[in-house]
Amino acid sequence: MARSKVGKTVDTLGGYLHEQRVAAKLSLRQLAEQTGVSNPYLSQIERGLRRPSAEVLQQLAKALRVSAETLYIHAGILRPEDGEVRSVELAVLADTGLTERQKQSLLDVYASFRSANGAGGPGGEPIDGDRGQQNVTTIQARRTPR
Amino acid sequence: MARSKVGKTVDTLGGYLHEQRVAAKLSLRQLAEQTGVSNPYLSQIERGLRRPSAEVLQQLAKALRVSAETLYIHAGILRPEDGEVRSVELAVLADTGLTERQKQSLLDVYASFRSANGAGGPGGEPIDGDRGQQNVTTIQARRTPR
DNA sequence: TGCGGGTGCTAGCAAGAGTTAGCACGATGG
DNA sequence: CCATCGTGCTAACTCTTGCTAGCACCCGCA
Repeated sequence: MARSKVGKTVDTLGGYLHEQRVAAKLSLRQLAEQTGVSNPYLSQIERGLRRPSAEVLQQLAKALRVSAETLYIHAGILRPEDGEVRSVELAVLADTGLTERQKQSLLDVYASFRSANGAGGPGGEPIDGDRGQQNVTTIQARRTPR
Repeated sequence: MARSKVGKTVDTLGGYLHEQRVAAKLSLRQLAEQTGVSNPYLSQIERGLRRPSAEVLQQLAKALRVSAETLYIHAGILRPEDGEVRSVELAVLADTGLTERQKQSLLDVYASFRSANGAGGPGGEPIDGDRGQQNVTTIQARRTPR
């Protein structure tokens, strides 16, 4: 997103990653090896000089044995509560016993059911609506000059 | 990783996003406005020419009313089973936005899909590999190119 | 018919993500 | 004492993200 300059979030992410790494008794190079990321880059991430991409975070999560969601949250990419309620969509997408086309139709049916119900319920729902305002702290980047 | 040459995954993400956008009856510029992302960039994303960052995905998810995780999965950034194994049945049953009858029919469809496939394992399989050629249906066919 | 506004798209630039090479320091141990 | 290995870090580069400008097309309206 737009040259967003966050700052804090990155720091804390770096700190968190550093903690996890030393806790796992890994050197930068070892972790680099496991994640497939270069060690100088990891170093920069830990010191908050760089914002790792989602892929890198994903690898880091795997190597450090923490959940990817956790890292995303630390990175400010994901808001905490989003994690809990998500739902049928994910389960369907995750299901390897279905073809993509089947998934799609299943989700279509699902969506139509929900909208037919007036879709008020907390169950899952187009998550978010606009709950986005609060706590935007991290993601930010509104600024639209135009 | 890094310099990863994904490709396929990106395509399908673009297709999915395009679907969602037209389904929401939004133009590129409207969506751009809502997400804070430029419209040319959105265009490129939809056509699979660019891989949006997690932040952008996040904004897109918000504007299109789909869960961020869902997009991550489509983008191939997050692979579903990395978390817990989520079962479709459980998710459906837990969904308070559906009536019991709807749940039942949804699960019927689900079951028939799976058995039609000879459905191998329950919910866990390497996924990864082929998630590629799903229904690309809609995408093409708008105006004449150039 | 020509103008304004809507659509999506291309071109080209700026900044950032992530790379390889290589440095400085501290432990080893020959 | 010097060689070597391991640690984290800097420097300089490349490729990608995401931007602004601006084009080509289609429509409605005067």
